[in-house]
Amino acid sequence: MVASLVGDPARANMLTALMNGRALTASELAQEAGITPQTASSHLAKLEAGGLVEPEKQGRHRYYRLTDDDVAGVLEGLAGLAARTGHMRVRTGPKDPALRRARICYDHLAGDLGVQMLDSLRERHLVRQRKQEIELTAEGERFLAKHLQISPDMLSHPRRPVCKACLDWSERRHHLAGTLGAAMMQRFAELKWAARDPTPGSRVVNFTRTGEKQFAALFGK
Amino acid sequence: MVASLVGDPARANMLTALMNGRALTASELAQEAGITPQTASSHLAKLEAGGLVEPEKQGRHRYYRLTDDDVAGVLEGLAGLAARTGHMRVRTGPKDPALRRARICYDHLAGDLGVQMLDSLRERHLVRQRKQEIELTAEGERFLAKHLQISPDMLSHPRRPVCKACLDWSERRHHLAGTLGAAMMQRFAELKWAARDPTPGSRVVNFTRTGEKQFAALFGK
DNA sequence: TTCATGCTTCGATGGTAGCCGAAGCATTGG
DNA sequence: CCAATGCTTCGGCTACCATCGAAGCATGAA
Repeated sequence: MVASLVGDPARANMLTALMNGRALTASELAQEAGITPQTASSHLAKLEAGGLVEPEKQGRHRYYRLTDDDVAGVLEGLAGLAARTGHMRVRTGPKDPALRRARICYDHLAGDLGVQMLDSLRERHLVRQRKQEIELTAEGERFLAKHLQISPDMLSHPRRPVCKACLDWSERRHHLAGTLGAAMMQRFAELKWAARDPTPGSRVVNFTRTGEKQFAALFGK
Repeated sequence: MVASLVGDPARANMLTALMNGRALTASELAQEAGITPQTASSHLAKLEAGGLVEPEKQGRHRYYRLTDDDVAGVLEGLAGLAARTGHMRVRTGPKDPALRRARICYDHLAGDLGVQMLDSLRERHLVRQRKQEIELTAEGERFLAKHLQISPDMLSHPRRPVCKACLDWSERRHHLAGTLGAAMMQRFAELKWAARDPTPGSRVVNFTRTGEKQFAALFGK
């Protein structure tokens, strides 16, 4: 039955991550759901059998996307019912406040600060976002070069987009992914504004005091 | 989470039994689901907590009904997905012939007549459908103004689309949703072509004799 | 009051399914 | 070739939850 597929928290998180219409790899989905790749593989097989997602092989990756808009529509309907009764999903994002504030999503910044950063970029017309597509403006290129020493040619990649909207796990809004998102996160680390938590496997990103200030100066509200 | 509530087979059977809009007692639902009253009681408590059903005490009986048409609509959507992949439960769609012919889905017309209507609109180029997206043509606007006194400005809504394809529970094909679908259903009622069945909670839509004729004249094959 | 009916609560049980470690394929890159 | 990466399969463990028997309330009838 379809409903039981959506009913499991891990699968629900995967489906939510796919709600922006983009395809994600199995391991990305595993990370989103907070489970190991083995478990994710099992879940994805079930979702595929149930017709909720469709796989697409590409090299050694397996991209998954929602089958079509009907699936997305039903998921929205369910979310609507859940919101109405206050019975939001069981596992809505991480509990840990540090994780909610700033964490690594694949290789870029996520959490409250990640969402805030994209908000700021958009508001100041450094990027242009239409639906899920994000484009760097000329102004944006100048901004990156000036403040973060990031040039456009560092960002080109055969298969990966420069900008990409990534649905934030805890905030349920977009943050910036793509090669630009990764480059910015890397730059933050190089500038010693922030660093991944040394705990093995932790996704928390700790900002230094000066890093916090600089970040706020560039992307603050 | 709502989906996990619907996911359990016993609860799904109960909800299916309630899909015709009538209220059933706890023991009737237990029998429908093939479980003992104790188990049913536990399930019904959960469904009530999840906002899917509402109880009504009457003597020593406890009648349960679906909370509202939104719930029914989401269940239809799930059933539609399930039907599509062949992962159907017991029977496809409602048993009641009246319900199969014409019923309310959220706020628009569903069932045989609903599907027939969208078929007709598409065939006569009054709407243009590409995948799940439906668009009203200029011809279509003239048609609506002339025959149903519906003007485009009545249909605009900040967040809801004018036209939308909704997967039909019993027919497994699309019918027309969106503000236009709602407006048309409302107009049918105002013109006394059709009315929702007076039985409390029933989702059946009864067409009058003249309504049937007029509908057939506009949307007949 | 006493009994019968309808439903709920409690406690114990069992089956199912999610989960991860380890190992096995497949693809890419050197 | 070999090594690394991404994903899957297998096996065993564990936790959850649906299920039912028994007992407890409530309502209505005699």
